[in-house]
Amino acid sequence: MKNAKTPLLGYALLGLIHLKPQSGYELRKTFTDTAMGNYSDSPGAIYPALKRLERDADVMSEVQEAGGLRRRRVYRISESGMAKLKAWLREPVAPEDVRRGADELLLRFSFMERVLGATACVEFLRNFASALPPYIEHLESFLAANSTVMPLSARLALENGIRGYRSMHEWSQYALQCFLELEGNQPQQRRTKVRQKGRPS
Amino acid sequence: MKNAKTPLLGYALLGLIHLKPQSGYELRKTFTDTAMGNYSDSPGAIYPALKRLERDADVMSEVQEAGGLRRRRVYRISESGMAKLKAWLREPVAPEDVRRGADELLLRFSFMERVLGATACVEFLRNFASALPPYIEHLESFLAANSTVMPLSARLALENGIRGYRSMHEWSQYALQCFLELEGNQPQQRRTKVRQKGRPS
DNA sequence: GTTGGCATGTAATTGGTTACATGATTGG
DNA sequence: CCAATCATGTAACCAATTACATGCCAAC
Repeated sequence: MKNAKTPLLGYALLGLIHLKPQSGYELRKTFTDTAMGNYSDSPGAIYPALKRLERDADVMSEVQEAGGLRRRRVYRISESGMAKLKAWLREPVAPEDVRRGADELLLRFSFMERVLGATACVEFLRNFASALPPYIEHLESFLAANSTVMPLSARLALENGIRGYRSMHEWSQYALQCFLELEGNQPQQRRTKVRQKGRPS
Repeated sequence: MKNAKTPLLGYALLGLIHLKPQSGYELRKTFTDTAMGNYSDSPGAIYPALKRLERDADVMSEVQEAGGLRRRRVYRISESGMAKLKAWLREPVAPEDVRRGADELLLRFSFMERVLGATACVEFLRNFASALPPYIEHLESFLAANSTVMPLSARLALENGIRGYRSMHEWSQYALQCFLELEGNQPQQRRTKVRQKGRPS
């Protein structure tokens, strides 16, 4: 029943386009320049992915004939794109996402504040923080059980993984602190602009 | 001319089979159970990958009709498989491998001791350790330059990445220590398993 | 007058995901 | 007998990699 999963790249693009309308080239540069380096960065991945998003009506594009340079096709997000983005960001923190390296979770988190607001971030961080220890313990007990029969380098590689997860756990506490302070300092302020959506006051 | 790159999964399988001849099912369980969770674990990926390895003569298989259970096809590595594994493990530590998350580097490292010996591990760790700081600094300067215009959650996600790389750097120092101690304690010993060669069956 | 950065695309190949199929054995 | 575990596989679909093609502009 795992239906129609838009691939991660699609969501990454959707999230970035949501932040501000952009061209394929800009998006590509974001991937190469920033820490999102794990994503494709190659035109053969990005342009087709944008086409798919447009085909599914999650984004719309417009060619800008702006001064001098070659025309650029600028994408902006649509209603249905927003809806998909929100649905994706609202998915629960699954243990298997943690096991798979937490890449997707971090990607989701990076877009979360703008799309869902600070309270959603806080909840996410709490779930993330509590999903980590069980997995860390699992890895540690595996290490304890097998360390004598594993080659040193394999053991160390596993230890590196454990350290990485511990670092994530510490980070999640720190991040939670940051958000709680933010909320504490601006208690009256609306954290997102989604208010006008539903209820009158 | 980046030719014929065996996909990572292929190398992961090759490395595991090198450790000991195994069946597809065992390999699959290793992926699900251990920290190598980032790799497929699905039969639709593993069995075809094994077939490819066999087609390329990097592994050979034999059906074992062992007691009671369904027959299992056990794979063992071939000469050419060993050669490919070694060549892969000997590849230099490329900065782009670091940028991509260092997954592949860690996978290589975990097999390295058995295949290339401790000295190769030491060299690898030195290269790895010195490849990290430039990238960490790059991320930090990006953060410094953009932190004011980034949403809090995006900034925190980036900080998580930086922490992860710092953790890897500390780990690499620690791992280096471990290997240097090992070499110090066994100075006469060949670190590659020379004697395993002439093993009396 | 050619290099290099901006900017968009396409085609062939290949590999992974998903879902399904099969079949033997053990235990409740 | 049914479910679970061991164990291997196949087929349809789709996305990513690689490599190539194009074209404009600025600067050296």
